[in-house]
Amino acid sequence: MKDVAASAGVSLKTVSRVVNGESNVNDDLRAAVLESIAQLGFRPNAGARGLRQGRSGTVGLLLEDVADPFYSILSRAVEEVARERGTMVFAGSSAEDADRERELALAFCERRVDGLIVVPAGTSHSYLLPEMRAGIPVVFVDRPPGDIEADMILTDNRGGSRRGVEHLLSHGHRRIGFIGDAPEIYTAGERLRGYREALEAAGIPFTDDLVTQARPSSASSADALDRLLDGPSPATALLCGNSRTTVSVLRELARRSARLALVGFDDVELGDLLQPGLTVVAQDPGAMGAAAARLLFQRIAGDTAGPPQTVTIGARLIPRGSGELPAP
Amino acid sequence: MKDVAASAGVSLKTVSRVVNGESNVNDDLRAAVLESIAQLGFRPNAGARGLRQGRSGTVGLLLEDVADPFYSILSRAVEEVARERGTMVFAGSSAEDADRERELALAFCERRVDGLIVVPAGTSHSYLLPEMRAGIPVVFVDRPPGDIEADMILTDNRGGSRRGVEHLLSHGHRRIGFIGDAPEIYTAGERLRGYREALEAAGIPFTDDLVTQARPSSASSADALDRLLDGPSPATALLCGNSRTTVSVLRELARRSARLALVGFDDVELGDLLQPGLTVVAQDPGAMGAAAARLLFQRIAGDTAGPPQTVTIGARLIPRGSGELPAP
DNA sequence: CCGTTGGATGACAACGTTGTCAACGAAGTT
DNA sequence: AACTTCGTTGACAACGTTGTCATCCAACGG
Repeated sequence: MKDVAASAGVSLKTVSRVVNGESNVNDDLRAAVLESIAQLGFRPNAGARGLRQGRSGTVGLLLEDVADPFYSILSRAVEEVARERGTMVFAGSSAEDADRERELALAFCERRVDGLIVVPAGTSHSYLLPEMRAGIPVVFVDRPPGDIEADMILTDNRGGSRRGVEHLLSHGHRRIGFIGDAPEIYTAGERLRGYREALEAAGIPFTDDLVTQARPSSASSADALDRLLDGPSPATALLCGNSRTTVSVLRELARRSARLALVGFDDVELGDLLQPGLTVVAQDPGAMGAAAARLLFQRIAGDTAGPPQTVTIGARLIPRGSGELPAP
Repeated sequence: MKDVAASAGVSLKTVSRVVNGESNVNDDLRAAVLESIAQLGFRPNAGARGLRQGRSGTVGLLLEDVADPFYSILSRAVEEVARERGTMVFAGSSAEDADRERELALAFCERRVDGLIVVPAGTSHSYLLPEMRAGIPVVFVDRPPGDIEADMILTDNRGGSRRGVEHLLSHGHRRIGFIGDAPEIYTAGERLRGYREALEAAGIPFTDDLVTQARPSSASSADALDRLLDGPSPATALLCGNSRTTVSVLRELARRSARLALVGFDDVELGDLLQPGLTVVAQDPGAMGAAAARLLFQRIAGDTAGPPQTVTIGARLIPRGSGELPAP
């Protein structure tokens, strides 16, 4: 910028004014400055500007895994909203590891992001309190934060799960299994609750025999199916609590050439091309990301008066075949 | 930091030394400084440090679409390599729009990224020359840049495509169709070339009748299938030039309940669960991202002497059923 | 006992911007 | 003619760090 000023024969401040599009600059000078800028290939240093203005034009997005379709769609939605605000997005993957989440979040804070969107991995988030008090708004997505109060965007996990079970019930099933993620994961708990509520509302007693809670893996899915299918009165239908489980269950079912009515929580690419098509309770990661980003920018813009907000986004049942298999 | 210095009764510089883990600090003072840091919740300002040191600890990653599985896996690999170097990643989606690519790339440069990884959308990249001369290394991935010389990481598109066609040939097919992306897209051209080479190597004349080049859409896939299947001597096998085309072709085939041997370029989630399983020529986006990031960091570290490098990454044929259907 | 060495510490400038304020000249008012 | 107003311009400090260099004191050798 110094060079531009020298080359155009004006002061630093005048160049700054031109760069920032301020109006009170003589047209001739402005032209000269623009000319010099073009000639020298000058590009303003956003870091220095941020230092001066206290805004970095940057937000942090902390996901479980950037490569997971659910989160990558969410990420794209955040990016889109940020773009409208001239803001760039740092994305990072916590890999479901609390330490790594913390590390990344604090690294984002060192970069002085204007705000933070976090999919919690750990169960404690009080480490963010100093940063939040220091003026960095934080919006949590998908799961509530551990031990603090803050804005959050959640899926209606319980309702979605209930709808999935009701769908299976309406096709005559009475023995409906549930394979969900580990119980310490918030969404897993909510979905199990929805499953239970739907059964109880239908007057069907809840029984542990039909429920598995474990981190998704082919081994755990195989075990779970063993428990569900091998017995005097096997399950005729199954609600899978997340897409990874759904996929490994599908693989396992194909291996055994077993068939049972199946509803998966979370949509899966190509679900419509399977035989039968995969019926799912679909979350809307795009809507979640957009909602989170919008709320975040609202907070960044200074709307920090109100109490923490919780936005709940519905989950939609998409029938494609697997969930409509009738009970034997 | 000023506050920390005051609270610990030392100079700014000493705090800086402690923060940076320099060794020549008295142990008592160091303890006092660390104590003050913890008490005040001090976090160094990476922007200011970057301003001083000329390094931002940041790289830009410019993709076609963050939400596309291919790119999101690539993105995750870049993130992983960057993490090892204490570097954060800005990710952005060009949406296959040259202007937007340019806009994002220059926005990254204003943020003074230490380097840039770009999946080209446009066909001209000379706009990056000033930035590259100014010391920002750029690595291109997936496609070569338009009108400049630079490092790049490419898939062996031609070889992969040839392998796909050879596979179909080995199952007795002689009339093999090709549906690829628009010809102006580099990878589409290379894959078509591989298709052609394989045919010619097998002594089968290449004919335009069996080839479609168009942006993937359900309409274009339907048209293409019309051309391939409705005629005196229909195609018995098909190579799809990219995953979006593969998917829409699969949908269209399911709609018509038509069947033909199919190999898709690019892997597709759940390809193994389809009936029959989807045979693909799989790229390795993770390897591409890792290679790009490693090369970039090598350049950032100052290894800028050599000429631009091109790294080519192989594409692997994964037989799963659809490509092994025999010719009638 | 003095000069030298070496390690710890701090003062200061600089990185590239922008906010603040003062200076300036032209135009308008009394 | 003197005074005010207004818009344009620039000097300077400040944002939060760190590199450079000077200073200081202790230990050491002659």
